[in-house]
Amino acid sequence: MPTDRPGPQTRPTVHDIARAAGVSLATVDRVLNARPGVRTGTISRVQQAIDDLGYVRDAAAANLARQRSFRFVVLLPDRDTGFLRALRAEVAAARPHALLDRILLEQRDVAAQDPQAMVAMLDALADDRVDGVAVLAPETPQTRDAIRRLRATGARVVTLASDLPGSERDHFVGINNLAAGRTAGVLMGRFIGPGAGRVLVLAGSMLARDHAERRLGFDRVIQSDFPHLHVLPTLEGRDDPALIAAILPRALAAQPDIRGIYSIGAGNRGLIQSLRAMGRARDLTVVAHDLSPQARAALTDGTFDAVITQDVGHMVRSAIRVLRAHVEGRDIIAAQERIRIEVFLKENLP
Amino acid sequence: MPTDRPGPQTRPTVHDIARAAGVSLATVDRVLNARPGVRTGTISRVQQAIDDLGYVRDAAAANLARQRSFRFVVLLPDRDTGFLRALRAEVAAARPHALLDRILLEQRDVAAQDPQAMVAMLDALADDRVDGVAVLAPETPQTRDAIRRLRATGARVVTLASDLPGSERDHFVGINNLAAGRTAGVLMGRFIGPGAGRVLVLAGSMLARDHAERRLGFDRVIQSDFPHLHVLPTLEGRDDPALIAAILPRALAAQPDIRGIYSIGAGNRGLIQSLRAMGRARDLTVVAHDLSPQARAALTDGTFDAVITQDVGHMVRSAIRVLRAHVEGRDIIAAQERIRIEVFLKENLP
DNA sequence: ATGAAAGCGCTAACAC
DNA sequence: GTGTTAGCGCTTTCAT
Repeated sequence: MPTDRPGPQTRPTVHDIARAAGVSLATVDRVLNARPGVRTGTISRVQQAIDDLGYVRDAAAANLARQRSFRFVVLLPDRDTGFLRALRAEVAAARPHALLDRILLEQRDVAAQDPQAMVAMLDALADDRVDGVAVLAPETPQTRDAIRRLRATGARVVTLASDLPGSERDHFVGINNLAAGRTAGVLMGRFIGPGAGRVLVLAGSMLARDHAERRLGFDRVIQSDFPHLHVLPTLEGRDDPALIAAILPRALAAQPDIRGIYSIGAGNRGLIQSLRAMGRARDLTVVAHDLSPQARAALTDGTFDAVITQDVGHMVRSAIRVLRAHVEGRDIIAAQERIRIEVFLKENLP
Repeated sequence: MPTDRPGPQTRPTVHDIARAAGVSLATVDRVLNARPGVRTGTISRVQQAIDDLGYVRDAAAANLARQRSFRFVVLLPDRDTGFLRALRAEVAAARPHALLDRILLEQRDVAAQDPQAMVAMLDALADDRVDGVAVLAPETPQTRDAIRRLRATGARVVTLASDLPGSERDHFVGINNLAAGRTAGVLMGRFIGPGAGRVLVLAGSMLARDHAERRLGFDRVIQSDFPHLHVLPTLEGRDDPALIAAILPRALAAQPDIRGIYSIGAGNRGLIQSLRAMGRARDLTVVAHDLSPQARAALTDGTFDAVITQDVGHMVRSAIRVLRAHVEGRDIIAAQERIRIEVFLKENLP
C-alpha cells in the first residue's frame, strides 16, 4: 500500500533559469540576491522563470562559492555554577562541528558582579566585526540598550536561558520559565499531598529574569491548585554554599511546618550539603533545577524528589543554528528550536 | 575577560595535501576515499600530509561534486492512531527540507493486520535501490530476518519508536521505553499517594516491543517503590473505542478499589470516552502516552493526570540525520539524537 | 544594465 | 599507479 512517493526529480539550477529568462548567469544571480543594477523588466522575467521552474537555491553550493565564514560569540557570566560549567563545555564541544560549517565559535566570560562589564563587552563586539552573539545577561536597561546597539550594527543576537524582552534580540534560546515554575509547583503540590504546610523557596538572585519567572509560575500554581500550601518569601543564597549553610537551618528552624523546598536556580551544592548535614534530606520534598552531577546524586539518594532541566547541548546547538539562519536570512524550524522543560525523577534518570 | 577565541584560520584543501605530499589531486582523492590503485608508500605519504596539515574534508563541497542523492523510505503500520497520524504529518513536513539536502523521502503504509505484508515490503525494498529505511514494525523473527536481508544489500536501517534488537538495524530512533514505563510508574505511585489500591493497565497490543517494555518498567517501579499498589493484568483494547467502552466498565466494576489507570499505548480516544461516560474522569489517576489533541484535552479537563510523550518531529528529523550519517559513513552527535521522555501535566502543556 | 569567465573544494572520467 | 581535466551549482570580478 504505497502512500507517498515523489518522482525522481532533478532540481533546476541557475543555468536553467538563465536559459528560460534569456539572460546570463550573472543577471540571475543579481536577481536572486536582490543586488542592484538590473532593469525592472528583466527582474520580473527572471522572477517569472524562477517561479515557473520552482527553483530553490542550493545553499551548500552558494556557501561554497561565497566562501563566507561566520564569527559567533557566546557571552556568559563568569560564575562557576554547574549550569554555566555545562554550558561552557557544550560550547567547546560544538566548536569543531561548527568549524565544519565555517563557523568560528568563541566563548567569553564576563564579570558577573560588575554590571558595566557586560555592557562594555557588548559595545566592544559592536565595534568588532562579529556576525552573531548569544548572551546570558541579567535584565537591566543598560544591557537592553547595549544589545539594541549591537543589533544596529547588523549583528544577530540571541538571548540564552534568560530572556531580555524589549532588547530587540532576534530570538530567545531557552525554556518558558513561567511554565517551568508551574511544573515545579505542580510536582511539589502533588508530591507533598493533601496535608497543609509551608514551602521554602531558594534562589541565587531575583535579578535574573528566568528566576523571577520561575518563582511567579510556581506561586500561581500553588495558590490556585494547592491552597493548603503556603509559600514563603524567597531566600537569596547567592550560590554561596557557606551562606546557604548558614541561612537554611535558621529558616527551617523558624517555621516548624516546612514540608518542601523549591530551589529555583544556582546553589544546589550548598543546599544539598546543608540538608544532609541537618538530616533533613529525606523528609522534605525538594524540587530543583538543572541536572548537575550533584543534583543527579541528590536525586538518586532521595535528597531531591524532582529536577527540572533544560538540555544545555540542545541550547548551544540551537543558538548556533538560529544565529546562522538569521545571518543567512533563512527561516528556522521552530519545533526543532524549542527547548524542552525536562522533568527528571529518580526513576527516569538518563 | 576573553576566554576562548580561535584565530582566523583557513582550512587546508585537497590542493594543499597534494602539494605537501607531492602527488596529484586524483591521488589525494583516492586516499581520502579509500579507493584502490595507490601504492602503500604513496598512501602513507598522503596520510602524513593530511595529518600534518590537520585536513578536514569539506562535506558540502564533496556532496556537490558527487551529485549524490539519497532515497529514504519510512515504513509505518497502516493504522489510524494519533501517534501514527502525527508521524505521517512530520514525515510530510520534513520532505521539503530533506529535498534541499538531496534526500528523497517516501512514506509507505504497510498492512498492520497482515504479518507478511511488512516482510514483503522490506524484501521489495531490498530489490529496489534504496539508501535508507526507517521502520516501525512488530517484533517477529520474520521482520528481524527481513531487515537483516535489507541491510545486507547495503541499505541502512533504523527502527522507529519500537526497537528490533537482533535485527542488525543501524540505530534505534525512540525513547527508552523501559524508562518511560518507570516514569509512568513513579508518577502513578506518587500521584495516588499512600493509600492502597489497584491499578488497571490498558494497552493496544502486547506484541509491540515498546508496549511490553513500558509495562515491564511500570511494574518494576510499582513493585519496588509502591508495594501498596497492585497492578492488574493488561487489558488489550486493540485501539478500538467500542471494544474499550465495552471492557473498561466491566473491569472497573469487577474491582471496586481501582485507583489508577495506565494507558500504555494507542487507544486513548476510547479510554477518554468511556471514563467520561462513566463519570470516573476525575477520581481516577490516569497516566497515558502520546500527546494527541484528545490526550491534550483530557489533560486540560483533568481526565488525564499525566501524559508521557516522545517528540515525533524530533524522531523524524533524527531518523533522517542518522540514516544520512550512516550512508555517508559519518559519526552522529549522540546527544542530538537522544529522543527525550517528555512528561506533561496540565500545568506545563506547551 | 548585462555578460563571459574564473573559481570555491571536491570528485570522476579518461589519459598516460 | 598516477595525473589531467572537466565539471557540481553558485558567486564574483572585470569587461562591454
